[in-house]
Parts: sequence; structure tokens; C-alpha cells
Amino acid sequence: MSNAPAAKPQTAITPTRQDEFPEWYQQVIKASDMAENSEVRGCMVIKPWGYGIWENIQRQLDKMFKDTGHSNAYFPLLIPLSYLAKEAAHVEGFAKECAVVTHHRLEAVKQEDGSMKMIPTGELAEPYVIRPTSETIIGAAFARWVESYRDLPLLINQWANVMRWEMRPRIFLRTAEFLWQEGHTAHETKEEALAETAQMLTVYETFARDHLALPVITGEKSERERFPGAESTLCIEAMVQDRKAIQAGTSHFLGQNFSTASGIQFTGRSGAREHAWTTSWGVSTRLIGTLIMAHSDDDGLVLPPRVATQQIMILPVTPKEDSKQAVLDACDALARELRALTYAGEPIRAHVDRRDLPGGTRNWEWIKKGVPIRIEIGPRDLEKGSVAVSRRDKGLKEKEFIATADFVSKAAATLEEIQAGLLERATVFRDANMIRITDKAQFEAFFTPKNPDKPEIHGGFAVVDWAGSSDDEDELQKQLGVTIRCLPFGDEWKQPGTCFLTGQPSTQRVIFAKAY
RNA sequence: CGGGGCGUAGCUCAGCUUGGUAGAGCGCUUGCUUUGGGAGCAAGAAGUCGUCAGUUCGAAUCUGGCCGCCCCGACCA
Repeated sequence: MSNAPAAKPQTAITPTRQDEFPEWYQQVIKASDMAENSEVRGCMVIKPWGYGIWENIQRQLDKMFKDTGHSNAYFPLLIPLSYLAKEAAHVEGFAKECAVVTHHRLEAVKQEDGSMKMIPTGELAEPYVIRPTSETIIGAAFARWVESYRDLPLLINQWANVMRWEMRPRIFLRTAEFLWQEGHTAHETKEEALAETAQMLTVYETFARDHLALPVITGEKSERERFPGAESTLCIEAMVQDRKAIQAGTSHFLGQNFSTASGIQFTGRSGAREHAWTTSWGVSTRLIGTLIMAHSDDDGLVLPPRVATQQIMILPVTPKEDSKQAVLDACDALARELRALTYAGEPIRAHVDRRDLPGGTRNWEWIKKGVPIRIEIGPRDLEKGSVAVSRRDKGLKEKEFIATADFVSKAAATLEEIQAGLLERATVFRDANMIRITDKAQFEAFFTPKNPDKPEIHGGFAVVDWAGSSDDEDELQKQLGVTIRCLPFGDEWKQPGTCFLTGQPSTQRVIFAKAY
């Protein structure tokens, strides 16, 4: 007998979240088969299980955009170099991360060793930038399209890929190429544009909460975190399980900066030429990274049902050859029945995994892939007319035997229960790690890792009274690696107080945190 | 772009110090046995050892150039 401490329970993912969060994140992606790094530096291959989540996000968000009056369009991947220079702050913000296309032809040249080498020729008179975002090229289009106040508002969205040459990529969180949507709108008045900016933030907040099960804080970015070229940047900010913040979506009020730069002018009601007021807003595949870090556990991915690629996975248990066909038929019949039902306004996504694999292996695969409900059907279930139901949000060993008809009738409700449970759990976690802090010493202690070997384990969201400057914020980032995540909306955040850093009277509470 | 590390089978890596013709585990394929919880046994496929050059009778191993990747900084949805 040894006196060694009891072995940790075995988990499907190593290391655990507690041991090494960043590595855990990578392993979850690998184990769930969502995506992989590609041979192109900084770019990812999104595999079907991951892309399915993106398709669900796209479809559901797109409906919300349409419901608020927006239309989709598509603009070029390549942006004339000169366009980017039109707005001063915008150039500065993106100049350092642009991929530039300088040639339009390749010439095959035979090498001495017989191999071919492709040499770019046909240099372009004006190089193109691969869009890091499309304000400038969409601005140029808007300038053509808008003539009269009667053309406004112009409410456009684009689903696209963009490229920002990142130094340190991380799958889904920060890749050189990523998928997103970018909304671009032009309005007659400042008030309308501001209302649009606020409205789209609410759309994002609703989507994050109801579809991704992410409780987010809505607010405004501080000056130093603002989008290059924006008058104000609104955001939804989420907390993930290492208690860091992640910006999950942004909505920008661009004032007349881009309409001036791009010449988006119209004849107003009084007959005068006026510059339009514009907005832009976006969410990206980063949402998937946020989902992973917010909900998953040491056994792999945990998916909110609404965006899960598959919601119900049916696993035939076929120990005997003579009952095999009957079991498979029953599984197919159940899948058909489930797909005819709806959950959250869409057909239930149910699939039968017919692969001939050992039961345990196959079961673990779906645990790691985070499918919300697993159903097992074997010969004994057939006799009893029941199914064995396992839920990803419950213990792995928990299995409930339910009459098939009862399961079917409750399927949508069960999915909603899982969805609500994930939101509840994430909200409790977030609230438990969002702490009111009133002095500098407390603030430093909150953000100083207790274990220097694991600097990722630190405080969370610090709620402080703030009257500091951008320089003060810079200083705190240097010292502790924290930034103002946002100046949250809501009366409870607009309390008078005393700035925790400067001691000056303050009118606003802000959230400081380490961020992705 | 600074500082560190690493390129050997699909993956994780051993072998390199002391040069002698390629290894393990996992995964994959096939067969048998299994199957209500991540299976067992057996057989098999799979690598111009990142690349180019040099030293040598002989290089994964020694030397140099180049390329790529990872980690830590600066930047970032």
C-alpha cells in the first residue's frame, strides 16, 4: 500500500482547466474535432463539427439582422491601398496588420535541379490590401448609393472573411484570417445612428444570452480600447472560466468620420448637402472560442443546444446480430420523429451514429464533442419501449431510462432546460468573480496571481469607481496587465464615488480585467 | 521585430553527446474474440530523419547557411 495521495479522477482532457487553461483550450478543440491549425501560419481549418456551430450562429443572427431591417450584400476582398489612408485614426489602427497584394501573375521558372519555381510578376500599379475590415470600401459604395435623405437609412450587413496579420494566433480567438459579419449603416441624423449602434448592441446581447448562454456585460469602451476611427465603441464583454474578459461583439458609432472620408453625402430635407452618420458592428468566429472557454469542462466541449451542430445523438447498442437491424430501425425512426419537432423555432438536429465502434469509445467521442443529449437504444430498451438518456450538463455516469414517447414529447423542453442551465451556471460564475474594489492595494492583490507559476489564475472582473485618465489606464496595464473592459450601462453603474486610483470624485463605475 | 526552444511515421516523442543504413507508444488497416461504458489478442501498412551545402569510406547523428514551427515580450475581434 502506498501513502500517495489519491489519484485525480481521470478526465478526457489533459491538462485540466485548473492545471493549464490555455493548453486545456487547445486540447478541447482537438478532442472535439472542431478545427485545426493549417499549413498557412495563423490560419485555421474549421472542421465540420466547428463549422456547424458557425452555421447555426450565422443563421440565427442573420434572422435577427433581417428582423431589424437589414439586408445582406457582398463587397470585395481587396481594398485599394489608398482607401485605407482616407481616415487617419483608421489607418493607424490597422496599418501594422495588413496583408498586401502587389502582383497579379505568376511565372513558372525551371530550376537547375529540374523543379519549378513560381515567381510573381505583373506588379500592380496600386497594390491592394486584403480587407482587415470594410469601412473604407463600403464607404465608397455608400457614397455612390446615397444621394438624398430618402435613400437613408441604408442598412447593410456582410458575411465575410477578413485578414489581420496577427503575431500570435490562437485558434478561434485570434487568427490571421477569420470569419465574421460586419454591419454597415448610414443615417440621416446623429440620433438615428446612435440608436442603431445601441440597437445592434442589444441584438448581440440578446443573441449571446439566449443562444450562446453567455451572460454579457454591455457598455462602452474607454478611449484607448475604441475602434480606430470610431466616435464611440459599444461592446458586449463576457467572462470565461479562467476569469479573463473577452470582447464578444462590438458596435461602433462612427459619427461623420467615415462619411467625410468617403464622401457619403446627401441632400437633406432643407436642400442642403449633408454628411451621413454611419455605424458599423460585428461579431466573429471568436464567439466559438468564447463558447468553448465559457462552458466546456475537463471532459471536453459543452455546447449550448441552440447552436450545437447536433443536439441529440442517437447511439445504437447492438450486442447481438439478430437484434441489430431492429435496433438500427428504431434509432432511425426516433431520429425522424425528433427531426419533425422544433426547438427554439428550428427543427431539432438529431443524428444516428451508426459507426461500428466499441460502445464506450463512441460514447466518449460524443462527450468530448459536447453534444447536449445522448440517447442509447439497445435490445432491452426495444423490449421495454424506452431509451437511455444522458445529458452533457449532468454527470457522465448519469443515465435515465425514459419511455420513448415521453422522451420525444419532452425533447424540446429538455434542450431548453440544458440551455437555461448553462446560462445559469455561467451567470453564477461570472457574478461570483465580479468583485467591488475600492482601493489600490486590494486591486493589486486581486490581480496578482497567488501562484506565480500559474499566472493565468487570477482575480476576475474588478468593479471600481473610476476618474482616471488614459495614461492611468496605460500604467495599470503595464503594472498588472489589466485594462478597462468597459464602462457598463445601467443606473447601478453610474453611482457617484471616489476613484480607487486617483482619489478624485467619480461618476462612473468601470470593469477592469485581464483580457483576451 | 527582440529573447528562448524545437524540426525523426498521421500524433506525441526516443535515438544524436561517442557517425555504421530507422525505433516506441498512441492512431490507422485486416482477422478473430468482444460489446449497456474510453476493449483483448494476432498480423500489417506507414518516415528521401525540415532543407541546402560541407566534413567523411559512411551523416538522423558533426559543421555552416536557409526555411518553418512553438513559447515569452510588443500588437490585437
